[in-house]
Amino acid sequence: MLKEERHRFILNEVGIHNRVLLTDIANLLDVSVDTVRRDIKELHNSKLLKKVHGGAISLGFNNYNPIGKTIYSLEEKSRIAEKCLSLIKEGQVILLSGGTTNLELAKRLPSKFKLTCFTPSLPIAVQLLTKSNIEVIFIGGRMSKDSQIAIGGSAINMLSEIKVDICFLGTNSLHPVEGLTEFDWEIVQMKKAMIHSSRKVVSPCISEKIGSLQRFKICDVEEIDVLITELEPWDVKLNAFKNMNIQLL
Amino acid sequence: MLKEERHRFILNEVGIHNRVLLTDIANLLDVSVDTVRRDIKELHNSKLLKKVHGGAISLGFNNYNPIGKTIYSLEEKSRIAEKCLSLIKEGQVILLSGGTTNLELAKRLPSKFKLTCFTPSLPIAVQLLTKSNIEVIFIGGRMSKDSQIAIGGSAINMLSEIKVDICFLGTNSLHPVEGLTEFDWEIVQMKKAMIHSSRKVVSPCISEKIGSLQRFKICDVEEIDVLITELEPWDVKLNAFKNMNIQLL
DNA sequence: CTTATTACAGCAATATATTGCAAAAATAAG
DNA sequence: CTTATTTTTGCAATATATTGCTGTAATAAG
Repeated sequence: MLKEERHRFILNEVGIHNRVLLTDIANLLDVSVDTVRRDIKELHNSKLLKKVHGGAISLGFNNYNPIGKTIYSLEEKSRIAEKCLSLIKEGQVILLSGGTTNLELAKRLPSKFKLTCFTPSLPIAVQLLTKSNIEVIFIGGRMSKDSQIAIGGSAINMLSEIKVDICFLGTNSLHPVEGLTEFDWEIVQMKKAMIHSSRKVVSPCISEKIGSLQRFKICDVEEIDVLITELEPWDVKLNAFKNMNIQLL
Repeated sequence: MLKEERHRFILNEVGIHNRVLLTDIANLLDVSVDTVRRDIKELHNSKLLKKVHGGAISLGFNNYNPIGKTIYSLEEKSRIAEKCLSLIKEGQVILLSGGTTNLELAKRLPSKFKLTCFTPSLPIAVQLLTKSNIEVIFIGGRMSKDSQIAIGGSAINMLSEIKVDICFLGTNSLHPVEGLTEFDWEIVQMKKAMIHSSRKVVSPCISEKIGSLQRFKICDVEEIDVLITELEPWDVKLNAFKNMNIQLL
């Protein structure tokens, strides 16, 4: 294994988990701890991660994500992202809306997977461009400073011209009766357009968001094909969805 | 076996596996490792792959951080960016093509300045979104992994619908007779569209790029309104442009 | 304080890089 | 076609880099 490969592996791990242990990496790559330590030292000197006692942690964290917001519920987002991955087949065309859960998914898409990804999200596009076999198409438009996604007429226009296999629709509020809702009207318009452009709509949703309600409505629950939470599908919290026409994952 | 054939073989292997070992290639092609090493050195110098200890690795999928991407000529780019700034008036609508010089310009745009900025460049958009008073509109489309800008039909389409006050057109090759040229045909199409969408075209150009020539033509020198280099306007290197209808800055 | 883990420096074995050189191959010139 | 020149290639000698291991120092944790 080339040194450069180890470096990339480590950076990738740090990117996903925000931290790594020397011993874990050494086991995974089947090299000595010293080698990993020296690798991490180099990466530290190149300011690509921060070397700490016992391993390394990510510098980034606050780069693209609104500072402070994260870390909490990162576990859950990871679990959800992993489940999302299982729905994607090589060669498909997918659409990723914004949101941190989808960003986690983007990080985890394997480089060697051949995929076409549409997205209006800047941080997600940045992630995807590091993956060699993924074709990235940015849905352009006026950029929202908060959410870092493109919104407005031209974005919606561009969406109207595509039809993808799966849309992963970041979900902030999911109410069993009222459906999907949003705080921002512009984003509602985007999400409506995304649903319209997709054969299959997947809603990755942290369970704590279930039952919450915002000002504007995106769609009814029934328009979602798959609901993915960090819970097991038989969890009582998901009871409300069990006799609906939705796949729980 | 011809050198060119080996080069193609190596690039192909790197394309498929993202990495190669010197010894593997030497065995497969039945030449000495020295030969392969020299081949890889050449390909490295042509920036077609990255030579590492023991082999070579793909460039494509490493972009975790644009750090290390030539710091050389940053002085000049800064000077140029400062000059560009002087052309921008509050309230204007501007268009920034890709390129590191324009990225420097984007970094320097003052936050309190009210501006509308169009750009097809991912890193530039990321920069601009940190500025509170700048409205950012991303020209979406298929993303080029190399240049990190949107290219192709939908990007050009979106450009066709706008008319901005000033376009800052990153310039890699400026020849007094042959005009502006580019290596990549897709980018040529983008730049043509950008010129067409702008009332005023400014060409920020490191002086060492003056006189160079690439495969595809963007436009004649006369279509540029302002040429900005790091040199003083009376520098002899700019003589060729002095009786043209161009403002030198 | 004590213990367990991790960091670091130095060393040796191995792998890779570099250099100069000569033979072979390709190219240019007559 | 022949000869001279340049480029390419493989080889050998030497230099450098990488890696895992050792023993010892530093650090974290109870």
